[in-house]
Amino acid sequence: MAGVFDALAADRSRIERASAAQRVAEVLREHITEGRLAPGTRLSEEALGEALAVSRNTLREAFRLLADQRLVVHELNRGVFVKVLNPQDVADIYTLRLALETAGVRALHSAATERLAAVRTALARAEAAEALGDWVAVGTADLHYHQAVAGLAGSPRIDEAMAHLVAELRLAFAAVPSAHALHEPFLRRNQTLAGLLESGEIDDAEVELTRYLDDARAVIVRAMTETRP
Amino acid sequence: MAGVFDALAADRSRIERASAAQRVAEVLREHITEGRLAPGTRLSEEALGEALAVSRNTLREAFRLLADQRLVVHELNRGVFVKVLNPQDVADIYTLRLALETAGVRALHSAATERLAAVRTALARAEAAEALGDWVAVGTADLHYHQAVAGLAGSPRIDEAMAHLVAELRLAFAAVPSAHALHEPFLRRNQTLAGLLESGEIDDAEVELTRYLDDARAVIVRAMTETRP
DNA sequence: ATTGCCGGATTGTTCCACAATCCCCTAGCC
DNA sequence: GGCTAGGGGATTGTGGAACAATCCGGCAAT
Repeated sequence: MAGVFDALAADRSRIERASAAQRVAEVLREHITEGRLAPGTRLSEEALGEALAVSRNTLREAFRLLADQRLVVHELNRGVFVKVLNPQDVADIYTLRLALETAGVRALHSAATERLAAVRTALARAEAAEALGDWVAVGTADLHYHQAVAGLAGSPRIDEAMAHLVAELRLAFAAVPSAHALHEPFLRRNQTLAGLLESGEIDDAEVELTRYLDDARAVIVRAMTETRP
Repeated sequence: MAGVFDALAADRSRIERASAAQRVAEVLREHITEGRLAPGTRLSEEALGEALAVSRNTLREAFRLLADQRLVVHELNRGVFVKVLNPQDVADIYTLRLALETAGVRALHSAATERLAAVRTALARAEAAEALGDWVAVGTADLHYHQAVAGLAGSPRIDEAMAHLVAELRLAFAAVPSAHALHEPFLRRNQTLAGLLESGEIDDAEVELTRYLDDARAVIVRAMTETRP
């Protein structure tokens, strides 16, 4: 019966326009994750509505979307604020991150080949950025890399949860002064992990991943407590 | 310095009133997860706003909250609809569920004793409901039980992700005609899993959990394809 | 039978009004 | 002096109306 136009259905998202609330949320998301809106900043409905030329209602819907992604917190009768991460948050993020990425590693053998290719691509991007000395780009590629690792599970819900975590992680990265010091030690370990994945050594990959995330969490937590004791 | 009143902070949620949007979302959530609002039902802004005596603005904010929990889908210019789960969704839910509950099992040794007690309590509730022949209550207790298993990880983010999954799972359960046939085979296996957890056999618990979820997914998917082919 | 088009109905968005709440500041008190 | 109480201004919470944008079903024309 059907099935002839299934290939077109994949491009459905390119047809549907986004609502104003979604577009506003997207703009704010960028500003927050890139550190242009400092954590703790209060997002005034009136001021933001004027700046973005949208009504308060639309803005409030956008806030709900951002709160879903944990990038802002909504305090009743007080307004919405750019999320301020504390060390507990970072620890918790890494707990969930371990669960999601482990799910990806474990699905390695049943993962489609293009998913593993995505891991390779992200790693190559990180190396290229390192060669240029662009450590912020290394951070971006690093997050893409780990998103791809979780993506090995082939699960839309895991992908989305991981995407939210990644956005939140950027908040944590922004709290660390030196992107170089933050990412340099882990770049090599990304390569190690990728090697284990390529050769299908699931158990070893899982062990390495666990240690990797433990160490990364410790580095960020330490940096956070140092800069803001 | 601080810390004296930390115990009070846990009850903070009892003080803060909820916004109208949150209360509306809560009411709708109950109706959806209990099957009183059939999947696919269109939620008209005008009709619902009148029924609940809230403005369209407030209702739209509530819809955003429900969409966050995946209980409704929002189609631009068409409205919001109660989520219709397909077998792919169910399979994906179980993929994420496995990741979250596995994280709980793995954290068993470092879990606080009261978390394990929560697992015991939920299991006892399920057995009590079985004794009464109330299979819907068994289903509720079963979900609480698995929420508690994931809760062993002690991670707020895992707890929240699991809570969302549980709400979505209720949609799947509602699609299965016989609650008895659905839950009866798994009640005993919940006891098996609890026994392994009590005795600290993490690896065996993980294997049992994996098989459990595989089987449960298969049962639901089969029931879904039978009732709606 | 397919396409083109129209009109009703619903959502998307804005604007405005007012109540509810919070926050800061000042005055008063011990 | 420090603490408490209370007032006033600013901001959010919520409702309501209006109009634009969009979708959907049906009718007409080919």
